[in-house]
Amino acid sequence: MTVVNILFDQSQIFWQKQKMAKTIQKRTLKTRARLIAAAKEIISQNGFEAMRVEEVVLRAGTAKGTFFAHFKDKDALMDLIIGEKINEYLDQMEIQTSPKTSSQMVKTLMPLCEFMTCERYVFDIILRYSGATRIEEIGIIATTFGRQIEIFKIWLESVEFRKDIEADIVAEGIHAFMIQTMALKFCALHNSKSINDRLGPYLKAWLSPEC
Amino acid sequence: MTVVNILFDQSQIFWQKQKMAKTIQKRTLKTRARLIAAAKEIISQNGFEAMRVEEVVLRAGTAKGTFFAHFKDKDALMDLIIGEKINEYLDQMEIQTSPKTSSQMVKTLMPLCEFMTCERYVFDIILRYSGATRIEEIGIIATTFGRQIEIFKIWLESVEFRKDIEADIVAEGIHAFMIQTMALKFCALHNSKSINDRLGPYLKAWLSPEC
DNA sequence: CTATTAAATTGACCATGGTCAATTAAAGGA
DNA sequence: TCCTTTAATTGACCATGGTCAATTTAATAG
Repeated sequence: MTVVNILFDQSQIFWQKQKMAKTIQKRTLKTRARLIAAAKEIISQNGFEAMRVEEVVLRAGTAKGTFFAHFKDKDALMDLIIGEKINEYLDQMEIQTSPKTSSQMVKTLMPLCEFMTCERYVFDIILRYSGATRIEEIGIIATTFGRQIEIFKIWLESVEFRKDIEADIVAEGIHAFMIQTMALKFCALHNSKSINDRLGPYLKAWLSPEC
Repeated sequence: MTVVNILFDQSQIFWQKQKMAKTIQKRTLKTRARLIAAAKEIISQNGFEAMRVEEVVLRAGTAKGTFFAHFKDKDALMDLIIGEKINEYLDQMEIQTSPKTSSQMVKTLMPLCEFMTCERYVFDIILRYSGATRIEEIGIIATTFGRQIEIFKIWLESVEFRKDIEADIVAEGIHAFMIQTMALKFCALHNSKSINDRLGPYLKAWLSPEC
């Protein structure tokens, strides 16, 4: 009530934003943690695709409605869990020394690519969440993509690569080829080549064109 | 029965394929046509996302089960309708003269890109179906992607572009940048640039690098 | 024309994600 | 300690895609 009254004369938009600032009870955090833990448990046992909201709330000992009070929908929780995992891979990438060649780059990217394509379902979620249509919808996965671009830009600083275009474009291109390569992994018509054999030539051609 | 008996001693795999060869009644085609027409009607009135199986079978005058006897699932029908539309755009692209510059190329690609991103839902379906995991699952959209690559390769024949890598790779790259550009159109963080302003620089950098 | 066989259709039923009015529990002031 | 307010939870209920045993209809052999 206090928060509400203090802000009541502010603009509607500001007020909308501040609604988030309502006091959060301790049990909320516990409930949320239980839900996430239950989901992760299911995933570790049966994979991402096998996760069912019914099963999550059963294991967490809550009602179904509680799940949706904590997460907008099932996929929002997937975004959280997958995004967290992606961030772990990015952490690993950051503490390694920057790759100096395109094939080193592929090697460094490999663990992340492997995870992103560990299940068709996971890759679909990643694609869907990599760009959120509205700012409010931006989730963890969307932010990891921005982070990837930043990491690529740092790599590019310490290596000889094409200078005819700005680093942002180069970094975005690396990303585009990563996606393309992973998509083809699932493609029955084109999955004969490994990620390594495909991404390598792409990156070489993109980063060090020999015209 | 005739077909079945004749082939009964063949290998299991061959037999599986030949199951498709069962005699098809005329009414089947009519029913199928009614279902597709009903779906297209809904789509033209309310968009792709608004299509409901219940509504389709209601308009087509069939039972729900009939729908799934004709299409593996709802998305298989979407694949059909969207894929058909993509092919129309590819037809248009083929009868035009090949673009000679990257900006001409963007202009030629624009109508297709606009359609593919006319709805978030449509783009999601296209991404999901662009690579089918199993050969049996390959649908129209998956084949249109192969067709796109072929068209790109023809374009590349009649124009000065980098020769340091094979045409297949170049064509696949065009495709990768198309996807990247369209994905960013839906991204709240990066949708300020138009498709034209983004795809142009990508293609220029990819097709005519100035090292 | 009838019987037989297989194709096509049906609709009751299920699986699962998601909603919301009603209820319960926590937090803070008097 | 009690009261008020609001946060949190609940579970019956809904929406929609999808299944399948039972039934109807078409095709064809005799």
